[in-house]
Amino acid sequence: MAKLEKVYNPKETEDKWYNYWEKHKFFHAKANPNKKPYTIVIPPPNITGILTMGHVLNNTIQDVFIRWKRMQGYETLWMPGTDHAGIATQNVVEKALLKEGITRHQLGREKFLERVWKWKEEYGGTIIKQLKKLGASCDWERERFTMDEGLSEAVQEVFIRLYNKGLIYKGKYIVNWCPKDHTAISDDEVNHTEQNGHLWYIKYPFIDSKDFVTVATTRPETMLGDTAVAVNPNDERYKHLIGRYVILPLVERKIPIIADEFVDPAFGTGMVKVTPAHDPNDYWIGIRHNLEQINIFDISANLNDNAPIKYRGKDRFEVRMEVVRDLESLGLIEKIEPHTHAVGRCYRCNTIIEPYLSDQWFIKMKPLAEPALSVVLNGTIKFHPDRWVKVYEHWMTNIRDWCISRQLWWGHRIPVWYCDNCNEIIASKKEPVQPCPKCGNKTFHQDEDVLDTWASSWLWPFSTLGWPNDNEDLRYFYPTDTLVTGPDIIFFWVARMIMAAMEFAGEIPLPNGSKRTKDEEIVPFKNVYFTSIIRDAQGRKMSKSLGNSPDPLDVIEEYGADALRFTILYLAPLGQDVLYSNEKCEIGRNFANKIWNAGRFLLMNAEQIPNFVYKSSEILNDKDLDLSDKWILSKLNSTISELNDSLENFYINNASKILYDFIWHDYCDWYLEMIKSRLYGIEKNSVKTNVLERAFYIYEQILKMLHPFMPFVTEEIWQNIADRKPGESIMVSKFPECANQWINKDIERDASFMQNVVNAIRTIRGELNVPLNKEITILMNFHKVEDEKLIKNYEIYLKRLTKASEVVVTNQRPKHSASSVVDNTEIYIPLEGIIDLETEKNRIQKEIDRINSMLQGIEKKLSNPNFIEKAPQEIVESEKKKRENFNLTLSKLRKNLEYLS
RNA sequence: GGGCUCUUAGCUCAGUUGGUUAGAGCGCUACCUUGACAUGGUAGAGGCCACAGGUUCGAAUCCUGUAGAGCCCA
Repeated sequence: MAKLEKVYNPKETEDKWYNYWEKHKFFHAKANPNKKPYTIVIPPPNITGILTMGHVLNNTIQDVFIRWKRMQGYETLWMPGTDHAGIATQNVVEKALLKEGITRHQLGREKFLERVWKWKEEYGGTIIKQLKKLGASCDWERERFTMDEGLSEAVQEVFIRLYNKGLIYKGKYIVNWCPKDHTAISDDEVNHTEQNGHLWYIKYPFIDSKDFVTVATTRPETMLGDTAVAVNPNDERYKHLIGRYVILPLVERKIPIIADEFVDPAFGTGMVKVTPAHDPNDYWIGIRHNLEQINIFDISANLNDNAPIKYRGKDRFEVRMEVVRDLESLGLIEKIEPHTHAVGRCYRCNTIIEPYLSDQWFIKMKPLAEPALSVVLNGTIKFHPDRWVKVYEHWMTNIRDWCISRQLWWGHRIPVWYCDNCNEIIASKKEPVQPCPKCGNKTFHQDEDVLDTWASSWLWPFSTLGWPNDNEDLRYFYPTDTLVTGPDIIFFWVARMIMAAMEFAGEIPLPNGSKRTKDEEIVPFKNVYFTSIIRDAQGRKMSKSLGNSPDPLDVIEEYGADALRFTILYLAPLGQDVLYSNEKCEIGRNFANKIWNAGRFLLMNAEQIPNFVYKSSEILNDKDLDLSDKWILSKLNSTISELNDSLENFYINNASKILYDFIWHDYCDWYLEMIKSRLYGIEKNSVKTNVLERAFYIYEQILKMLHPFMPFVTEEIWQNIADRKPGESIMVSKFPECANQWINKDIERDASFMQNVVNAIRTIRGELNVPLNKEITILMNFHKVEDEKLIKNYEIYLKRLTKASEVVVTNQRPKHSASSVVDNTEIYIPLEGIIDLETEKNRIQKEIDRINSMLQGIEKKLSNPNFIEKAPQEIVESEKKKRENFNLTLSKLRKNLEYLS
C-alpha cells in the first residue's frame, strides 16, 4: 500500500492528474439518449484577458456544478471558449504596432486583421491555459471563439433575419462616441460618475435690442453648435420671449427662442441653450422643432470647420476655456457657479464620451424584450439571488434600442451591401450576385462597420452548439442548465441572451425531432447564478492601478489550486461581496492537509493489520458496529443530504461549510479519535479489519463529496487508498447518495451525551490546569440508567478521550473534587492536592449564574398566561421540560458548591 | 431623483420560511510535540445581533422610520 508524505504537496499532483483526466477524455461530452444532459456555457473570457480572482470564483463555481452533476450520472457538458472583444483587442494590437512605428491605417484593413489573428493565435489562449491550472473540467475539444466561422455565420444569420423582420434599422442618431477609440458605443458601455464642474451663465443678446437672455450650461464650448434657446412653455417669466431671436455670440448666428416641455424651469435660469448635434436631450428638442443639427467636432472631438476659424483643430476642453475667456472679454459671462454633475466615460478607456451625431445601426428592443421579461417573471428562468429579477425587470421595461455598429475593423463586419450606383441596401452574408433590385447595377460595396462584440455573445448558448445548423448535439444539450456570471453584465449579456433565445431557439428541434413549444425548452438556461465581487481585504475593488489584484497563478503556486478553490468558495456567500487576501488561502491549504493526513492515518493503520487490503467498494462493511460507527454513519448520511440540498439550491458557500465541519470536526476530531480505541486495543484482527475497512469506506465517501470542490487532492488520495486500474478516476465515480436508514436521532443523542461528558471533563482539565500526562479518575452519578449503561458500554472512549485511568459509578460526592453536571448526570474528578478551591468555586458559580439567567427567561415566559394560551403546545411543553431540567441541574450545582465550602 | 444591498465577537462573515444556551474561521490567552496532522490538539476570554418604534404569547429573523456603508439606474 502507498505511503504518504507528512504534508500534502499540491505541486506534485495537480498537473499529473489534470493531464490524466484530459488523456482519458473525462471532460468530453457526447449526446447520449440514455442519460440526462447537464450543460453550462462558460462566460467567454476576453482573449486579451488574463485570469483574475473574479474568474477564479466564477469558474470554480461552474466546475463544482459540473463535476457534481457528472458524478451524479448526467451527461455533462461544460462548453468553453473566448470572446473577440472588439475594442480591447484592436487597442492591444494597435499599441503593438505603434511600437513598430506604424498605424493601422498605414497597414490597411486586410493586413491589420491578419496581424490581429496572428496576435490571437499567439496570446489569445493565455486565459484558457490558466483555467486548466485551476482544474476546470471544460470540454476543450469543443472550444469556441466568437469569430469562428460557425459563430460568425450565426451572427450574420441573426442580423439578416432581424433586418428582414424590420427589427434592425440604420439612422443618423446621436450616440455615445468615444473620441479615443473612434467608435460609437452602446448606452450600457458608458459609465457615469459624479464630477465637480461649473455652471456657466452666458448672455445671448437679442437681435433687435440691447437686452439679452441668460442661459446656464455645464459645457460652454458646445454653444458653437447651438441652434436655439428653449424655455418651458408654462414658465410665466419667459412666455413673452417665445418666437423672438437672439444672436449667438462668437458665432454671430441668429437663433430662435422656442418653447419645449422638456426644459426644467428650476435648472439654472430656466433658459437652456439647445445643441441638437451634441446633447441627447437637445437632439430630441431639435427633432420636435425641426432645428438645424450642427456638428462642431471631428471624430477625435476636436473642433471642425463648422466652428469659427480660431477654434478649429483644437481639443474640446481647450476650446471650453478659450470660449469662456472670449465671452468674458465681451462681457457676456454673467456668473460662474460650482456644480457637480454626472459625466459619462468609455468603459474601456475612461475617455469622456461625446454625444455625437452619426450613421449607426440599431436593434429595436421592445419586441424582443417582452417574451424575455415574461420568462423571468414567470419563473422559467430563476435568478440566484432572486433580487436581480427586479433589476432585470426595470431595465427590460425601460429598454432602449441597441446601437450595434462599431467603427472598428476587428469584429463581425456588418452583412450589408450598398449598390455602388443607387446606394440601395441589401442584407446578405456574401456580396450579392444578383443585380441591384432597384437600378440593375451589378457592383456593390460592403458596410465599413463591424458589430458590437455582444452581438455575437448574445447567441453563445446555441451558436456554440452549431446553430443555425441543426445537429444532434444542439438538440440534445440545448437548453443549458445553469449560467454563472457577474451581475455587472446582466444587461450586456444575460438579458440579451434571453432575448436572442426567445427569438431564435424555438426553431431548434427537440432530440426526438418535435417542435419546442414550452418556455422551458426555449430559454437559454434555467438558472442564473450571480457571483459576488471579489474585493481586497480593505474592501476595495481589485484593480490594476491599485495593484491589489493577486495573480491567481502565483496563489496556485504558493497554496495549490484546491486551496484557492476551496477558500474562495468558503468566503463567498451568495450575493455578498468577498473580501479576499492571499493569506486567507491558508483555510483551504490547511483543510487539504487535514484531509491528506486523515488518509495518511488510515494507510498507516492498514499496515498494522496483517493482510489488510482496502478494496474500494460501494458496499458498507456493517459488521461490529458500535456507537461511534452508527453515529458517524448517521452524520455522514445527513451530511450527504444537506450537501446535495445546498447545491440544488445554489447555496454553494454553505455546501463548503457543511463539508468542512463534517470532515474536520465529526470525522477527524471525534470519529478517528474514537476508532483508535479499537485499532490499538485488544480486539481481534477481524474486528480491527472491519473497523478500518468502514473508516476507509466513509473516507472514500468524503473524498467523493469533496471532489467537486477540491479535485486534485481528492484524486491523489483516492488513487492511493486502493489499487486502481488505468482509466479509473474519482471524477467519474458515483456521487454519494443519502441512505436514510442510517440517520438515527437516538444514536446522535447518545453520542452527543458522551461528547458532552468528554467536553465537561476536558473543561475541568483545561480550567484547573490538569495536564494530559496526569491521569485522572472519573466518578459519575447517573441521572438515568440508560445513560449509565451507555457510558459503561463505551467507557473505553471516555478513558481515551479524557486520558482517564478509570470510570467509577458512585452516588457519593468525594471531597476535594472538581465537578460538572451534564444532562443531570454528575461528574466528579477527585483532585486532592491539586485542586484550587477558589478556582473551582468560581467555575461552579459561573455555571450556576448562566443556568439561572436562562431559567429566569423561561420562568418569565411560563408565567405569561398569553404564552401558555397562544403558543403551540409542544413549545410550551418543551419550555416546561427545560425548566424542570434547569432546576434539577441548579440544585445539583448548588450542592456541589456548598460541599466545597 | 428612483431602486437594490449591507450593518451580528477585535477582524471577515454564517444564521434558508419567527421558538437554538446566537455560531464559524482568523486573531487573542493558557496548556500540550500523545503512535495522521503544530498547515495540529484541548480549553478559555470576547456579543444589548446599528438605532428607534411597531406586529406577535415570542423578533437577530417580519413591518415602518432614522443613521452610516456600498452598488445600480436616470
